[in-house]
Amino acid sequence: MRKKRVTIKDIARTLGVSHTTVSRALSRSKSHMVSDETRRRVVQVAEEFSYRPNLLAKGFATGKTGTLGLLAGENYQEQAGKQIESFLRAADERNYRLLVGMSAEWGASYPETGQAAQMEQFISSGIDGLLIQAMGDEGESERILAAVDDRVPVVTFHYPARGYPGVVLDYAAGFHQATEHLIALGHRRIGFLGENWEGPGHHAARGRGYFRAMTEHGLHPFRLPVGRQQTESGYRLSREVKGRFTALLCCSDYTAIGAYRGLGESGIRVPDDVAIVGSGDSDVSAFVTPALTTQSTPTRGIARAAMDLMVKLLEGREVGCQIVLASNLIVRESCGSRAVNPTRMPW
Amino acid sequence: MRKKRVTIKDIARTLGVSHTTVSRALSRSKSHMVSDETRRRVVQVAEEFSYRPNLLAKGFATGKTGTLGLLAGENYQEQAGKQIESFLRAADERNYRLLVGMSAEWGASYPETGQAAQMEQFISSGIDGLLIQAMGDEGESERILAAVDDRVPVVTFHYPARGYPGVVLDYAAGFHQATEHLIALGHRRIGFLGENWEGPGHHAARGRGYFRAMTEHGLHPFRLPVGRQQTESGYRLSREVKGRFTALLCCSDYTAIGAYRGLGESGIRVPDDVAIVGSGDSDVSAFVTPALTTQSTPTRGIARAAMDLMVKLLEGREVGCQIVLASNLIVRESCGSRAVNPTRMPW
DNA sequence: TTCAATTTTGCAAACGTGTGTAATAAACTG
DNA sequence: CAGTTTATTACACACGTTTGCAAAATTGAA
Repeated sequence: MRKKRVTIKDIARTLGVSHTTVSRALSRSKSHMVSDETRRRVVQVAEEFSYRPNLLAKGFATGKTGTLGLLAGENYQEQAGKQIESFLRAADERNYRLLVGMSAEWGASYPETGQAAQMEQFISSGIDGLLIQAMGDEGESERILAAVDDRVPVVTFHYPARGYPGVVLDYAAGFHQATEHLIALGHRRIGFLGENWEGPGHHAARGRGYFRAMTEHGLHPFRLPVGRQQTESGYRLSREVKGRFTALLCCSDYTAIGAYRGLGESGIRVPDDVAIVGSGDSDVSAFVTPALTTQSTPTRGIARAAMDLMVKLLEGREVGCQIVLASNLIVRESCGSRAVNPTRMPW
Repeated sequence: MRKKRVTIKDIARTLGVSHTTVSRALSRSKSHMVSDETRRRVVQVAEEFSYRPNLLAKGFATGKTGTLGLLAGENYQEQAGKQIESFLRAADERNYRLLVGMSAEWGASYPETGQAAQMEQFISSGIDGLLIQAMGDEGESERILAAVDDRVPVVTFHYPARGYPGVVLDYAAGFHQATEHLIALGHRRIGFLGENWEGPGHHAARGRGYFRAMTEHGLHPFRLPVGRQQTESGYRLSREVKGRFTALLCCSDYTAIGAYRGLGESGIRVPDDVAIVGSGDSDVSAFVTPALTTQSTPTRGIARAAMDLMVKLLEGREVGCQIVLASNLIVRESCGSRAVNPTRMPW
């Protein structure tokens, strides 16, 4: 048999005052005052009874629960954990709780039970706001709108969703910089392991940065399409590299580590034969051999900025903006310091 | 201006029935019936108005919210994300939502704002149960008891907490097996990178398995103490290996990868000069070079088993048991196939 | 047709907290 | 001291849902 909880009425009864007074004493409300003496006694008894406010009832009464919904994208994979952790921290610092969900992908595979269903559930559970990892998908804004139906404020992160405030990382600029870095080192045949740059999503944004840098220098861009298992994708695709590329840009550190392995098995050395750039600055990237040059992904910064936006929104201030965070290239060893045999292009 | 939500009263009004009837029509309650005709009309209008039940009010009325609290341990670091993801999936499958927290460590560093405070907040928020990643700390059960105060059912995972049902991984057996593996390969000077085996926690459990295997074979166990930054710890400690050990057991894959790097910088080859075993079977472990032999950690299985326990508890069935999951050794390349120079011990 | 049994519906209270309005008590003002 | 302001407290209702109990409607049987 579980314990019955202590309520403000219990406190009121023992003190011979109304529960209203207890409520006001404990919530230091502005409009109505409580004498210091009364407050003192209330606080003392509350302590004594180890009273804990029923946040459910409080939320029910006020319409504010102090809980936010976080929908992380499962396709972000290894990084999702880091991102969730960052949000948990940022939320905790601002005294919010987080109802977390990993959305199945939008679209075909889980049409019903996907992100929309999660949003419904979260909103019904009484969240004050919704943090969504947008994918930059076609029509995503409309789907969010349909599901949220303007019932709670929304902040997106990682990718913009039209009409919603959000925190985005400038993946395009980051990969433009990374590509420039490789070109400056003398590389000409640079391959991109990632999503189609004409498509949506942050992977594609990386691709566009690469594409732009390549074409600006009169170089021919070429893409090797990664799959959902990123490490394994890098491993698999590395077989197609021999003789075609002297440098690879990978959409994640894990893809890069997969490529390390595959290239090693083919006797291709990194960075001597092929230079590699990753993305995400994961914990191991500095410790693999050679240490990985990678595009940083400030998960903490994203979480903090998104939470700040959300807090503003909850305070009633309208924020129509997208905050763009810069992404730096962290140069380590995997690109060496000079280029390798820039022989003829294979096409 | 946000939308006003549709309630059962709105539906009742348009249909000219009482809200009680609407409630019963929608929740198919057993004791009171509703005519098929009425239910049909209620459901239709509910659809039309796109009615969504206020789970907050429902939880307030019934005392059950369908939300569980998950407290993951931050010291588990890189694996925490994987474990949280597994729980999100398992909870979703059973139609529960998850309020997630990353606990600061028990004890000194965050005495007030730590796990206990999180528990309080979660319980106040109206969770039906609490999933706690126990650390196996001294006096942990008492602290949990003090914070939870028997208000909600508790299930622990990763490590047992006395008096609570839980799902534990047999780290000791896993590391016993790993040590035996190394001994069978001819290794005698085997070092352990982890927590003190006399202490609490899952790291220490690994140590005990190692300790037992070593002493059973008349070998001298020796420990190199890891810190919080696991990859960096492995890197740092690898400097102390030269000439002392021919094999290393690491408390995590990341420690192992850090050691790879450090050993490589000292010109020590894996597995030719030193064999290495990791723990966790992280996504990259199969792709580093040499591919890491590691103790598997079935995060999915842990989450599923813990959720099953919780569901049983919520159905009122008493479950006093600890479920012990086995941990297998995944043999890859990092131990080679034979031992190396088993020369004299340095002590 | 009439009474009993059964099915269907409504009323009212409950869950714990916050808050507007009114009432009381206290403290000034002249 | 009467009148006015101000500080403190209480009453009552709201929030959306479930649920025990009673009332009403329907059905079945004699």
